[in-house]
Amino acid sequence: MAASVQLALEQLKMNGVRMTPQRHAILSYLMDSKSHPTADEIYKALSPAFPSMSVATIYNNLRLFVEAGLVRELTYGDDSSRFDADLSDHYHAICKSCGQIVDFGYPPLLEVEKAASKETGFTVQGHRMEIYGLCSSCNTTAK
Amino acid sequence: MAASVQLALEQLKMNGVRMTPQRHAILSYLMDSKSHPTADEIYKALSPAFPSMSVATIYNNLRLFVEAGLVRELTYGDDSSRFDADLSDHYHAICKSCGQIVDFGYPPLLEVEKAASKETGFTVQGHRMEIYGLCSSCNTTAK
DNA sequence: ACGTACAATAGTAATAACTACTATGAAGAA
DNA sequence: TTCTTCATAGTAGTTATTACTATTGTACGT
Ligand SMILES: [Mn+2]
Ligand SMILES: [Mn+2]
Ligand SMILES: [Zn+2]
Ligand SMILES: [Zn+2]
Repeated sequence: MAASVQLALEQLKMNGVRMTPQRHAILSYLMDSKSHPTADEIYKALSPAFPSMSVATIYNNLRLFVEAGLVRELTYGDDSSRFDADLSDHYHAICKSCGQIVDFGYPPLLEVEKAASKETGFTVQGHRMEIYGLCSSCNTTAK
Repeated sequence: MAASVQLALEQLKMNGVRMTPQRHAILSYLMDSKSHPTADEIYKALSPAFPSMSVATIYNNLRLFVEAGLVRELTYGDDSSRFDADLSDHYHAICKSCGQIVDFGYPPLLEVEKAASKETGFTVQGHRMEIYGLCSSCNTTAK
């Protein structure tokens, strides 16, 4: 994991992006995490190590990473965005009770893209799909 | 269209929800519309007829309709929600350039729900899926 | 190592969508 | 009509995110 952070930041440096401790910390945290954290969760997690770090720095760098294609942003209505450094092809299942986001694999829905293109005349660039329900632990807890 | 508005409001009356001109206007507008409008678009559209109507009234009633199952809310990250009174089974294609939302039909993705349930242990309640790309008019305009 | 240029940061103000709150007004029951 | 209750208008508050600005720090050439 640590190696690929270095690699990613080297990659960025080509485009005039400088290596800073904050940047390194945010990206490492995301790459080590499986929890799809929010900007604020990242902020709280890194605060002990970087007591003076600004929330704006978190947002700035997350946007930078997303634009560089190193991280994916997951948006959910009014709630805060979540971020995923796992670029592999996968979908998400979201628990309506506790909010946790779990990865799952499934072949990309190319059929639907084709059908949509044919019916709407769109030039399709991609799609979004996610499953909603109750995770196993919330399911046993709730009646 | 006008008939089903009456029907819907009769339905609501059973649950102690009163019929008001604003409520009627908002629901009619949504049912006549194919454009998946935002709260603000509805507000602007009805302002001439209801010059004193409050934005809060739009939000209050949209929430009421959504909770009553008369309207579906479509959420998109930071952007404002859009509302759809078409309850029939359909998906959406969204233009990344002009933002328009177009309906298209496709059989519900039950396979994916099953697969997700098996892999994650979730009790699946539903899913969200939409296509992104360029609509035909934006496609010809842009180089 | 040193100096310079300019990107990045911290801190804060601003924005935008939405919600909460409160006093006034109107439906509908009796 | 009178009373109860719900809805409305108007406004203040909330929250996530962005914009702005002065200061700091990184990288590169010397
Ligand atoms: Mn993921
Ligand atoms: Mn629709
Ligand atoms: Zn859960
Ligand atoms: Zn378009």
